[in-house]
Amino acid sequence: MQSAWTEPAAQLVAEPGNTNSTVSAATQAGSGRSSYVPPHLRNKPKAVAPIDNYVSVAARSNGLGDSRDNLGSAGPADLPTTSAGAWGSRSSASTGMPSTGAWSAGRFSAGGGNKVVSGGSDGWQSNRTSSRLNGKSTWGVGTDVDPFPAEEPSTGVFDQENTGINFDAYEDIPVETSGENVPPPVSTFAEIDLGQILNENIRRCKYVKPTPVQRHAIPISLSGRDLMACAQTGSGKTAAFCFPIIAGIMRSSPPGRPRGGRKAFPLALILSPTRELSSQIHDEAKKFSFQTGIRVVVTYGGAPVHNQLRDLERGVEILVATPGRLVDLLERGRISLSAIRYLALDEADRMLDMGFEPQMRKIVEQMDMPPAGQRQTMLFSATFPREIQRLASDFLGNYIFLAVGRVGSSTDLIAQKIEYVLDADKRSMLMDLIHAQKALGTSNQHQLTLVFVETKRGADALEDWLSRMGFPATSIHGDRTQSEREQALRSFRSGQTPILVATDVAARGLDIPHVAHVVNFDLPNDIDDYVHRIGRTGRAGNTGLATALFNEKDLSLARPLAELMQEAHQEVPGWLMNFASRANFGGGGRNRRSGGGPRFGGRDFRKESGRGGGDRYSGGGYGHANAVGSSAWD
DNA sequence: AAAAAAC
Repeated sequence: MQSAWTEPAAQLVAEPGNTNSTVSAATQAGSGRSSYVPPHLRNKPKAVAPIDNYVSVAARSNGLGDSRDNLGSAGPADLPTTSAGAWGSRSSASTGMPSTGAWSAGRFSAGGGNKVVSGGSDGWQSNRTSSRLNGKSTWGVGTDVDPFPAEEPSTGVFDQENTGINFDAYEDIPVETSGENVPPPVSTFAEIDLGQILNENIRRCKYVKPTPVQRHAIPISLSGRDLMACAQTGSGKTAAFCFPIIAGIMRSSPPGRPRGGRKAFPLALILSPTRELSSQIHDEAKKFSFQTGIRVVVTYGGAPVHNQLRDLERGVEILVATPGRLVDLLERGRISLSAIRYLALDEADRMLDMGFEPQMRKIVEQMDMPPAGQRQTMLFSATFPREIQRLASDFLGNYIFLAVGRVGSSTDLIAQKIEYVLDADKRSMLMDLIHAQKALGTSNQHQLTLVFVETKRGADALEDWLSRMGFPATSIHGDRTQSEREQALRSFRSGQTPILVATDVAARGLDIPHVAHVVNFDLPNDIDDYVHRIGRTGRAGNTGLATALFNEKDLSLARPLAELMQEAHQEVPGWLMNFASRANFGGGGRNRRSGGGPRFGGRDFRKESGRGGGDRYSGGGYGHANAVGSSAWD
């Protein structure tokens, strides 16, 4: 029934009858926040009982397995636990790194200071550093070099702080799993045998304790199961799918030689919807793969293909990509997917929506990738609309659905404000907001403001206006060149231009530390997009502010927005409630609810599809969810 | 209607 994670010994026994479980961490932990003791400090001596399925499987693998004493000894003692003072100590200390041209960066060269988009995977962990490219090297004292030179260990590599993580904020979030024989969650990394080298990298990264999504998703993935996971970005998704992939590759076969020839045969494929996000995932995966011999390569459009081809020729085990360039390289015959054993889709609901679905079907179903069942497929997103879940099941075998309550988004951690503003008054309102934000900022930390607009034109226009008004602003959107995009991101991260005007290209997944304020200058049409946008602040358990400018044009968003804000214990102005009730009668539109409403990141659509076959959505049993004239047809 | 994603 429930899957407790309090007692490792108990939880490691598989429960054959376990098909559904809805659990609350708070209930399970049975401990209030005041008395909270991090799991890694609880049963420290005997951290791992050797009765774990996964342990035994891995232990007989290839000698990489026995990590127990490793983690035990390396463990908590020498790791800083949650320390307060989030940003303070790492604020400035620019080491004026030689700024290479945008393109020389990262993924094209094995060494060298690079990484256009660095930062952390999903923010949760300690990787909340500023971009190394912008000169704010926070990797260690005076470390400007690539954190992952091909072979040589760099002492500064992992010397970042594990700060700013509000663990308590993660202790009472609800978790829901469904599917057959759900492997029980773990409480500590020590309980999972990820292999010695990976454990060492985890230690270097100073990840003291798995996040909720990691606690659940990693055991599931390690057991070989397909997975659909709903968890807010900022909760450690990237590591959740990277660790099992890396561990799986290492335990099955030593990282292979390049197979000669020009065609690459990756073993794992990680897809994401934007170039910057793929770049960020690549950076993370490289850290986790440090000294494993596993080669991580990223390919995406807008960048010279030559360098990417060269990287591929050198061999690749884990390929990170955006769909367009991948299709291109597949058609050129430079990549084969026949060896794929792991497929991970980040922001999976976006990857499967109308814009991406044809490409996704081509990659997954029409090239040479092994079919579902013969590969392991993992889908991750903060939002999972029902119709997308239905579509996604085409890509999955008998999968487990996992939903972890939204963290860092529609929680108390993000203060959500909403202002009624006519279009004509939006700019002056924005100016007021920026001034107010500036007043809040302290001298030694930058206060970044991320402004979302609806169109690329609008982004250009607003950037231009802000600049003319004397505000240090830049912009990122799909009409800018890739080097301009990355330059803009660097400039924003570094605080050089603390205002970034963005389209939805920046809405998902990007981990940008210090974003204090997200302004929805234009609101999106879809509440899920709103969720992703405001998730750019309040990351890793820190607080953030999100302000939305609302007017009649946003009528269709009124109701889902009001519901979301209520769920997040935000004050909902009366006028918005009025709009919401108006929208109820036809103003509505295409606001598909993420299955299950905001309380959970989502809900397994398999539980609700009790109706006739082929239905586009199952309206029944959803309470308010479908109230907004939700034609699932969009 | 818009945005993203190959050349």
